[in-house]
Amino acid sequence: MAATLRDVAKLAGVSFKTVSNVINDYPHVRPATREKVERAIAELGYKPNMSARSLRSGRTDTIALAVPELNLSYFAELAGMIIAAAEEKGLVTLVEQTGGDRERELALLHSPRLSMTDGLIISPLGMGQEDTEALNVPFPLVLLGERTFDWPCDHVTMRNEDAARAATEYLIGSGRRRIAAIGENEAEVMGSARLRLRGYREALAAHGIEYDERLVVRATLWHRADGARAMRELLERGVPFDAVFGFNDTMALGAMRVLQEAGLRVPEDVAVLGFDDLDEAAYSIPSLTTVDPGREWLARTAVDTLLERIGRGGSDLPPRTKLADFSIVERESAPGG
Amino acid sequence: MAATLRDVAKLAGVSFKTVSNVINDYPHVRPATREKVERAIAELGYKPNMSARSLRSGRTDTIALAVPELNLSYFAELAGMIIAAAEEKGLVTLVEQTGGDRERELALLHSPRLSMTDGLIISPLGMGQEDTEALNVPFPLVLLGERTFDWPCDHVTMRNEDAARAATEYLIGSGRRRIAAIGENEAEVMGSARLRLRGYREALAAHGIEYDERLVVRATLWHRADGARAMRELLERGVPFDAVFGFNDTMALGAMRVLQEAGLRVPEDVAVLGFDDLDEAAYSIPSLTTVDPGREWLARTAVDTLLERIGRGGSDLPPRTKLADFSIVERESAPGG
DNA sequence: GGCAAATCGTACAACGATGCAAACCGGTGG
DNA sequence: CCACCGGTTTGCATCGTTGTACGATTTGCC
Repeated sequence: MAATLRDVAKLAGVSFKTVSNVINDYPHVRPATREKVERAIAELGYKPNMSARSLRSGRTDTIALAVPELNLSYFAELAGMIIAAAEEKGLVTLVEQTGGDRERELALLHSPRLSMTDGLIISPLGMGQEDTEALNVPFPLVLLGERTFDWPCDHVTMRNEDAARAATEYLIGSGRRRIAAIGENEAEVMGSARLRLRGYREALAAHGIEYDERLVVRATLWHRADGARAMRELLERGVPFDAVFGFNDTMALGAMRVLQEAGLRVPEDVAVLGFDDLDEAAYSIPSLTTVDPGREWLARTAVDTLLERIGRGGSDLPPRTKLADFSIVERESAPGG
Repeated sequence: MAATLRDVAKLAGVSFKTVSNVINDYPHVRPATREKVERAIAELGYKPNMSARSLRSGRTDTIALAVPELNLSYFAELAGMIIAAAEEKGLVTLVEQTGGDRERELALLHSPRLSMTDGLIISPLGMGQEDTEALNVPFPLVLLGERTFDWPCDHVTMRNEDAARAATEYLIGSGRRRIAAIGENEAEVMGSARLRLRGYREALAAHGIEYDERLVVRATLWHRADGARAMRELLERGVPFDAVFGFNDTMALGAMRVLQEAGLRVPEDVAVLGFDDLDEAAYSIPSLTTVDPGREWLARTAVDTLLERIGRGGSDLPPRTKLADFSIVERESAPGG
């Protein structure tokens, strides 16, 4: 069996409480004692039992992260950033995949598993306004993501609407007028689909371009195949267009492939613009102009916000909403105007 | 504060151990009692304290997974599969990123954090044969990945050499004779780079094609940019070639992009074949022919193997090596012969 | 109705750590 | 010479749960 405090204490010739004091950097320990204890720790290869420590102290130094799926590049990269940010703060991260499924998201919020963690960062997809009550949980919770409900907990999010408006204006600024949008999804009442669509419409309106719903294609899952399918549908409609705004990079890349298969040149015939700034966007052919929603900032801020909640007095803080800054990353698929 | 066993017991009018018995499906509990207790549990929203349970029972129902980085698609997809496989078995997964760094891999093996888990699945990149001793750890450990050292612990891996040979033979079978290889890395003594190179050479030899080292390009990180850089280098060398075998999909995709930029047609002028079968490979232009190394099987088997170790008697099992079956996924970038 | 056997519930002791408060220690000041 | 002091160390209770051992109760059966 692994060594315990008592084993170390016996070897060092002190009480086990003194060993505990050394480990926890209790200030009043004589240097000689400390050294003696540390030698014993090294000799036995002692490692504190985290379960016992958690039970007693109430802290686990572990956070939970719930994302839809890791094989969606956006969430994989986001998860990587969050795990790294957490690690910098001395936390480890437990990862759950919800599949974007409302039931599983709700179940997670009530999972006894969370008592092994100090808090949860969740990027919900399936939950809606009707689930507000479920967010009233007795542990630190940070919502991460694209929605802007009036929810009773901390919320770190991106400027979906502003960014989508800016992206559309970027396309308009480069001379495009018939701009298609891929990814609309009326089922998501206030999700990013709705918000990005709204930004898109605002930009059109601001420039006196009439909204044409034949240029808007629905896509629920936002996988690459959905982008491809949407583009095929768009081409079949026979409505002319000179630009495509994909509501995420993955769909934009799928759409771009179909465009090229159809013999259309990007960006000469059709400009393509995405959203997310995945690693991949820099390496497609042509490379993808996209919106960087500030993911690195989102990741760090989500962790910091959760830590504020975890710390003393954290539960007294009012719910906060933090917004990331975005930027448009110009690449080949949609050169600036 | 959250409710405890005692609170439930008080409400249900039984002793707290009886509540524990109900929760743990202890057989001898009268249905009436059970129901009474369950009602109390529901009313209080009681959830067992996992730290206390772990401390007492010694099991955490948590495993740790260490991969280099989640923003490498290969590892993101693999991690997603492992987390899903673990969840099916009732385990949650703690994810660590090592960056492929030897020091961090070794540090992880000694981390006190692991006492919060029942075992570790690690996909090592930086460690080498000289670190065998470090793998002699007092907890269940499964090595996942591409190396085939003679290591003293369970090892779930793929047929790197066979698969690379088969991939090369596939290209030869389709009529290619001057086949370039991207991803060689002599620093990795027995890593997948070396093994895949070996398989490549065996296939050439078996078909009487002379090995030409000018067709082999080095790449250490296997990112997309490395594939692109390698392809530029290859083109600069001016040595003719009619096929490229990328040692992973990401590099193959980067290389394919450079080929196309240079005006070469894929697959007419140059066939491209990758390794990994990432989701992405199905959606590139052209779609990428690649080796499926059996990742789904690897993920499930890694979890199952770890569970066998965790279970009773697990520490008596001898070290085992399990090999996944591979297959070649034919797509557009390299049609069959 | 009575006795043994099955069943059900309870008390107590861990698991390994931390928080609190009390005990110890040598040195100082009165 | 003793009370007192800061710094240092220790003992004890405790976190919430499960395992063991054992009483208590019901049940089955003659």
